[in-house]
Amino acid sequence: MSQDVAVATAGDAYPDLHGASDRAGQGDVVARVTLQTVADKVGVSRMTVSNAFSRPDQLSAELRRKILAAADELGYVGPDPAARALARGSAGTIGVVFTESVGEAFRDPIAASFLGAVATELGGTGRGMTLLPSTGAGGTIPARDIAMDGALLYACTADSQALDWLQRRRLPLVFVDQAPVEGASSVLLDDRAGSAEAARHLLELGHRRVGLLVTAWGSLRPGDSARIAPDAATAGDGYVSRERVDGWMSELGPAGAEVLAAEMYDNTERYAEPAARLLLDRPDRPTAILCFSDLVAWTVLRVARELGLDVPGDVSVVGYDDSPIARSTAPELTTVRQDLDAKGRATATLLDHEIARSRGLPGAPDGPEHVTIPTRLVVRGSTAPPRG
Amino acid sequence: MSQDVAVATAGDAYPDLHGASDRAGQGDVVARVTLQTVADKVGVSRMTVSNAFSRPDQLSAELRRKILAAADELGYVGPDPAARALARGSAGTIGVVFTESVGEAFRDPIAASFLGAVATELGGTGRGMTLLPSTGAGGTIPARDIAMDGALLYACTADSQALDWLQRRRLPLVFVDQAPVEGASSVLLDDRAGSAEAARHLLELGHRRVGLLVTAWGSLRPGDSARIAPDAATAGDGYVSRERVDGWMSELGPAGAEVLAAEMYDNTERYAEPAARLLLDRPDRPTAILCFSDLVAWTVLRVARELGLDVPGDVSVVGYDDSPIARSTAPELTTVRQDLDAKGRATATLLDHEIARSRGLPGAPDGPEHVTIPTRLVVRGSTAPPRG
DNA sequence: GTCAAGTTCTGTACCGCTACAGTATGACCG
DNA sequence: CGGTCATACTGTAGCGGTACAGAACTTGAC
Repeated sequence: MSQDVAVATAGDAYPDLHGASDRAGQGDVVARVTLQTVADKVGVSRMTVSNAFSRPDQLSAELRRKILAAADELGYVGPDPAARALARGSAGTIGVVFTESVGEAFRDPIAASFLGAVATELGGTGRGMTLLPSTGAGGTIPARDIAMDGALLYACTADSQALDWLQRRRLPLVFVDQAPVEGASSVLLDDRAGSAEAARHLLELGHRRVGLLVTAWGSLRPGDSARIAPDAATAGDGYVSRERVDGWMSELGPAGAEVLAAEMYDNTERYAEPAARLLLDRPDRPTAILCFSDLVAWTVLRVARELGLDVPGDVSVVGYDDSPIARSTAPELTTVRQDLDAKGRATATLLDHEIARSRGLPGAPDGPEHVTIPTRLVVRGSTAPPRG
Repeated sequence: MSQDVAVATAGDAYPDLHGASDRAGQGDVVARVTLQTVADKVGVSRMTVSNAFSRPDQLSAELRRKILAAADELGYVGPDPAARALARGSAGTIGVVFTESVGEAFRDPIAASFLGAVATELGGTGRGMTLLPSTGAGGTIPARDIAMDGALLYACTADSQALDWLQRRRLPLVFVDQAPVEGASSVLLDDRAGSAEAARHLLELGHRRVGLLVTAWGSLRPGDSARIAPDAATAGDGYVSRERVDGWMSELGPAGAEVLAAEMYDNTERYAEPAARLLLDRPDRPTAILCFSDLVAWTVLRVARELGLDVPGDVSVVGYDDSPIARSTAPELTTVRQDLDAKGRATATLLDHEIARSRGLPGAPDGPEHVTIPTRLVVRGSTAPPRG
């Protein structure tokens, strides 16, 4: 690493209050303060101290004040979360699993925003959100080894090892943007409707030769170059891709449009660029392109400019998601909007329900729930009737 | 919420293997399978079963196979993470705290990418990353109530309540992009150097009237409108803002440049736009503007276009971070690059060290470490000599 | 004055696992 | 054949809490 490293003050982070350095080495641990320590000091039972922290209504205000004061004096912070998690059977966090490396998810603004929305919503119940790396080193498998109250699976492939463990643990699960699994709740975008609307929009403008640009995680590998799908109707791989292609084709097919689909590994610029070129740099170039995401559409815009093509004059482009970049391009993108906040809210709510259900709490729904988030086509400047 | 909700199959997610429904209600819990259950079935001690899972070298391969088979048959998934966390004194996750709501952090591509980098790196050690909502409902305070092995604080204000709890818990801490705290490790960007380089670049191009556009979380409140700082040299609030302003001024000041600074609440478009207007829409408009982030610079570009100003002809613009949007604008942004992967790597490493240190592990550094991530000016199309 | 119904505090029994210090057994050795 | 050493397994004692069922003492009603 090209970093300047400087080791500073070697002192302890906290003053050693009692100078209790029993051993010569560093990292001394001051004898742990527990409920019992506090109880002994005040002269009450351990249970009473526990109540002072966790159930204030179970003791007199006065005694509670005394206990809290003693605790403070001893440097007792509060019940140990790990011990409490064991005793109460609740960890206070929700796990999150992605197919791709967790790192990638943050690069996709849509995935990131969604996560943010979920985290915010989860915060309302005081729960944290634990991102589970798919690959744990040293034999540890986070999905198996980390304590949590439930988990949400986002755009995972069905064969995910993590999913397998979570299911075995019988954790309350919610699936987002992926094929729902029997017995678990799910939150899905109305991809088909959104795609259909987008395709209809192009047809209404008069387009009859349309290109599709989709991801195919399942069948392509990282490093694989883009390719034209043998049959547009079956192009794409992964739940969302398939749904979107189906939605597009539900309109394009019956209308007898000529459809050409390019597949790429994922929707990052790196893979999208050659795929875009595959569609744009050919004699029978489509007059319009439907993209898997705004990120892809943005790349198409760039490639088009490089090839000297005018958007929307020579080619119309439709994105997906209505992410911030949709309005940062010139022309601004026609795209399918999804409400990420609603999606996050729904996810958190269903997770809550699943947890309540798994604990047999009253008022919990007695079966899995399925929420569909509506989509809406937003028409901006990147689409127009085909030239001529 | 405008969502279609449909409750589907009300059956159980998992078949009730033993039909052990002791109560009439739903959510029955099949008697828990623990190490003891497995031990009884195989006829060995509980400890041996524990070893079969956690320390394979402690028993014969044969017995281990038998135990694992029995466990599988009983549906035992593996040691309960919560119990293990208590017994081992390690939770397997790292907490993450943001000043702003967790949700916001994901909207900032830089923050998101950084988090992603950390998560990836953490994954290498099999640890998860738990996002701690600052405000817990129902009296729970995540920073106090969630089990974790350490935490990283990212761009927090020093008075953060969460920080306070984490410190009291004496958790291993690493501070990122914020004022380092006595005794804890930190990862910082070399903001001063980057800013200075950017300012120098403008001076070399011949600019003598420069605008600054910075955030001021501390002194401004959400909703507050942007303002011109009384004194450019003291503009901005928050560690990073201050560092960047200092860096810029370290060059602009001595050069005798005329500096005008606008302050805004945060660097989202909403707050950046009026701030940009404050600088651009005035008679003595600066010939160049140094921005707190690429997001802000991007907004400046937009406002400039709206005002009919040419970039870089009428005004030069410099961003910060070299986020993806820096190359999506026209012209592409001159900006200060930071290596987010290196930052994430460094953070994970220091966290590791802090944890090792707090446990008195051999080989752990005996004091806090401080890493500075280098910055580098990347010159693109948004800067040029002033007109005339 | 008695009894039911609070309060307030305590005791016991776990929650499920791991660390560590044994014990037993057999191999190897001189 | 006794002694040393591995190897394989077990027992005990926690880790630091919480749930729940009392116990002791008030209080208030009739």
